[in-house]
Amino acid sequence: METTLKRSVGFESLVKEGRRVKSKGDGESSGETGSGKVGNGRQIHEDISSKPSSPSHKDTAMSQQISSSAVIERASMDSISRASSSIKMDQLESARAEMGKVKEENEILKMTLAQIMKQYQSLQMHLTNMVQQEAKKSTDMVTTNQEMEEPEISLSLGRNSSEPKKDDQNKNSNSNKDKENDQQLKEGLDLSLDCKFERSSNLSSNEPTSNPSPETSFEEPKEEEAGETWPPNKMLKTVKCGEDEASQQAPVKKARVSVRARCDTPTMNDGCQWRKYGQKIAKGNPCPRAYYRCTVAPACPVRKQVQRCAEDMSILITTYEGSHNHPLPISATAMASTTSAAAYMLMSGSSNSGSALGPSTTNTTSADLHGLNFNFSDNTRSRQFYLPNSSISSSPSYPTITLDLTAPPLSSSSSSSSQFNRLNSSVHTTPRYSTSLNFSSSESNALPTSWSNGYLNYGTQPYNRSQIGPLTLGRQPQEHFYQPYMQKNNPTPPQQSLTDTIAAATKAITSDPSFKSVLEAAITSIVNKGSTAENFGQNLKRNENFTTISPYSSTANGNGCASSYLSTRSSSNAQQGSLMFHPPPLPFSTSKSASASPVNNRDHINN
DNA sequence: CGTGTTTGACCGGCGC
DNA sequence: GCGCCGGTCAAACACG
Repeated sequence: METTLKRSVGFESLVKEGRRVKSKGDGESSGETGSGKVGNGRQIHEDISSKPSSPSHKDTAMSQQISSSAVIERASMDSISRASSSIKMDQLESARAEMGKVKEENEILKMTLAQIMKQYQSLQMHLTNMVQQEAKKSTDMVTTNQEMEEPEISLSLGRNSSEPKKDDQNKNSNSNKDKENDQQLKEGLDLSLDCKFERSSNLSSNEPTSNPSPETSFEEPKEEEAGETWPPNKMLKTVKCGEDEASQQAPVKKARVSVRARCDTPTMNDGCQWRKYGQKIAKGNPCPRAYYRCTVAPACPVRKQVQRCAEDMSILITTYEGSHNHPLPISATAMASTTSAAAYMLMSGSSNSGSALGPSTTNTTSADLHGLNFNFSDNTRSRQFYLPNSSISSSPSYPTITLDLTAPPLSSSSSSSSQFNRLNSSVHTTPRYSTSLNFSSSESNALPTSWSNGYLNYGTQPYNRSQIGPLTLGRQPQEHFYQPYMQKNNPTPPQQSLTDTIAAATKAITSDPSFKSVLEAAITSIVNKGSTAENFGQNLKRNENFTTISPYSSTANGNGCASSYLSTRSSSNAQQGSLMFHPPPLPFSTSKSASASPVNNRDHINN
């Protein structure tokens, strides 16, 4: 609500600015004149009006201004004819220069406006998605309708500490039911965003039915689709067996997002400012693990761990924890968004995959989203394969999602076998379940592009990625469509930052307003749920509509590099490939443009 | 002098 | 209860 208001205000102000700029150009033309100048003015108008989403009143005002400028043009032509040719040329040039400036301003305004609109749309999409999800959930389960109205899933990735522990039950059940244990642990994975816990408790009370058998229990999550699986999950936990002791413990912990990528530098430059507060040599890895804390805001809870992969020193494993409680530099939003989205996916999507896939076996479901293959595998039994590589994320009670950006050969750790653009979600039965997103790029070991590269891709309008209004959505991942700028303009920068790659991955992951819903749809469509397939298709269509946007490259770190790997993907998808990007959960502002802190330049850690 | 890093000590969780 | 381990703290130190 608040967000909407703020956005609307920002929208108006933008429109005003647009007018101001326009009139400025006209005034100038009247003074000095030149056809060229007027022409530019018209061109600008065309540019603006061409935007589908541009407010009608804005166009009207502009057209009036244009007509007046036309009159001015005639008058000025007379004077020009008398003037000497040299003066005329000078004037023309100056006028053109001014027009160029105005044009630029207009471009900026357009981008800003587009972004705002995009954000607004994203909010709407989110809301819609949530409502749909909730609706399905309520349908399948006898849940209350109240929840449907609540779009906010939760900003915090962490689980709610309030969730009651049932150690006793868990232990008992564990000892008795090994098989079911795994299955139910999977369910435990369904733990999602913390704010849901309270609801779940309510639901649990409301929900009379409990699925005696794991299988049935799994199906329900399927039905829920992208929606919050919380209620059911918790209910399942409480009612069934509460076998997932680990999962219950986890709630206190925050979700983590681990990024594996090849990186020569000690740390990835993700655009945020980090302060190192500790270093430890973790067992099993000769390389020290460095602990960083976000220093953008004094009280920012976000922390990250950086460690070299023991197996391959060239691989840098960066684990993010928590969500920023402050506006982020543009360059940092990508990473923040990525982590948030990934965490969100972990928290919500894993449940879906697990549920949809079936309890007892390791199932893999894949879907092709915008050229990205999403593979969701239930690796409950294959965890061991994964952990070796991601020692950082091995923390027992932390739900961890791993973005594996290493080259295909290196991704041995991940269960994924795909080489490109694969999103591999592996859910572990143990508390330390992790989801691995493998976005390996064939291009190079080097990390793909910088985070800030992505360009918002909403509709056909160019976006300026700067975060404008505070986005205080309840849910971290917010739909923002970015289209890799470099994708068109610059094929593939050899050395791209990891963050770019991750950002692209995130885009892919979150290409749907509710990635969860997409995931669900994909899984269900493959597994058997025809009903949800529609959603999936819709999501795809939605994304397809987005076209490339003008580059926004102004950020400090922003190299304008787009995620190269995306561009390298299947060409057909590459164009459409506007991937949705979820901006950080936190309120954003364009503030700290520069930010990208060099932070990571110092090496003390690994080397 | 302020900021950030280094590094040993400390704390809490977990397994035995 | 003890030890291991991961994570954090904070004094000392380095750098601009």
